[in-house]
Amino acid sequence: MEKVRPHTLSGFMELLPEEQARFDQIAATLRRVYSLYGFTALDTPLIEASEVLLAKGGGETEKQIYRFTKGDSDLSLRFDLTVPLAKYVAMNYSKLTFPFRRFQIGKVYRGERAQRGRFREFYQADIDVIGDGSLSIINEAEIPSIIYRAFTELGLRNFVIRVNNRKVLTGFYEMLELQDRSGDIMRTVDKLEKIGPEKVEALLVDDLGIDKAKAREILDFTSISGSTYQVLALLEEFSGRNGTFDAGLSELKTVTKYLREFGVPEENFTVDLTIARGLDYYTGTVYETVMLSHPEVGSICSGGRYDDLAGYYTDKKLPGVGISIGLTRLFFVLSDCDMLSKEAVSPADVLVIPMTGDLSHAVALSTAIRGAGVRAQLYGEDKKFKAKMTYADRLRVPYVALLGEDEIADGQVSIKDMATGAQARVGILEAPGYLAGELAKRPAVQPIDE
RNA sequence: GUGGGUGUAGCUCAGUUGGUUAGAGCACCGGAUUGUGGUUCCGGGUGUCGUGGGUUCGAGUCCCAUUACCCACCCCA
Repeated sequence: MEKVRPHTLSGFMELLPEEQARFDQIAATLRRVYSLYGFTALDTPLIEASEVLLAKGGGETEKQIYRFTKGDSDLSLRFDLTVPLAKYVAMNYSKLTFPFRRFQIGKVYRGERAQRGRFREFYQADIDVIGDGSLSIINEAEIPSIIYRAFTELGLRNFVIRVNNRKVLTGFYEMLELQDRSGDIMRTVDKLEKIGPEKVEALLVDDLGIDKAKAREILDFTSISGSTYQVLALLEEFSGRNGTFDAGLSELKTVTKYLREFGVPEENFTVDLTIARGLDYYTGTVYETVMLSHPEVGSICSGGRYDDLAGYYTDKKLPGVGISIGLTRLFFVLSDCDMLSKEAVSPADVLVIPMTGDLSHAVALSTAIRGAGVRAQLYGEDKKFKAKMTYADRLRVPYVALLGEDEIADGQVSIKDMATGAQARVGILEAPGYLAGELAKRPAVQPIDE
């Protein structure tokens, strides 16, 4: 019979069991950290009505969204987790308690061409805080501090959370009377790091038709860099000329101040005037996080403040701030540069290997071992002994419990430590406690690092 | 959507100016060893050379088309 070639679509990631276990460890760490800050878990549908997801209309979303019809329904796969959140909050407004803090780890879909570190199906791990009518700026500092903590707990050190404020940028462009072009300009300036100032200037002048003098000013402005104190001091020189700018600068000062107080070290955050990306619903503070050792992969975490995201669904004013870790991309980078934990992962702590035809003793032993909280797997296949041991070895199971005729006759079981090869005969009733004790002695795992 | 590159074994790849039966390493399977894995030794090739067409006495090799993947742009986690 003609066989279908098994294949996975480009841009979709599929992992082997061991990789999947490491991926799940990372996701579990994120869940734990998010919970630690009082965020509640949320799950929303992968598929939504197109009119809901595309309420904003136009732009890249429309071009990249996976959209299809089923019967008369016009459906789409979610493109991020923020828009579904906005819908959810608008819909459940009366039942939620504000400020509403939720985290969500889920797959999202974008129909763009896949590339290194860019996927069509990928996980995002989001946290957002939504206020009712108003939302304190403290959240704009706390959210990135949670990201700092999450990355730190994953063992990462060499990353920087770049912070900017859209009001600072739009205020500046208003000073130059270029406010109508601010979107285009921001996108162009965003390329600074990639293509350099000369090319950016050329693009501004040639493609966007901006005066040479103004293009120069834009470049001078966006190339302001240095320590947070220095950047803020230099920005101060522009204050007093534009209300939006002044508001943005004030926010930037507050956010960086609290970021420090939340314990984020200076080397892990910076004010960067070139970043402005992300969906265009951001209205104030914006973030973008890069790994310094692998900037070419791009941002692994970004987000910001949005004042009116739920505006498409309700008249209620629901301002929010949120951030999204590109979990799949993060995992890809860690995996690609061999930065994943080297800790052996195995699906079980003990493999119970019966060597007699009657499996009753093995069943009882497996159950007893699990009763002691030790992960046990029963190997019940009728294979050669060698094959059973090979199986244990492949699974990287630390212990094997052998139950042969001799052991059963003596009411004992042979426990083999797979790493050392050492083997001990233990009374069958003592085996669960013995295994639990041996496993407890094992050293704790080291964190991954750069 | 635009531009470029690559398709040979499960994986990474070699394959001469076009020449007879397409190779290597790793992986895998079997045995040495039916109560001891990971090491060692012995044995085994598991293939529609992406697909379709063309040129030729002859195509893995040259040409065209197509398709898949990769890279870059756009955009973005």
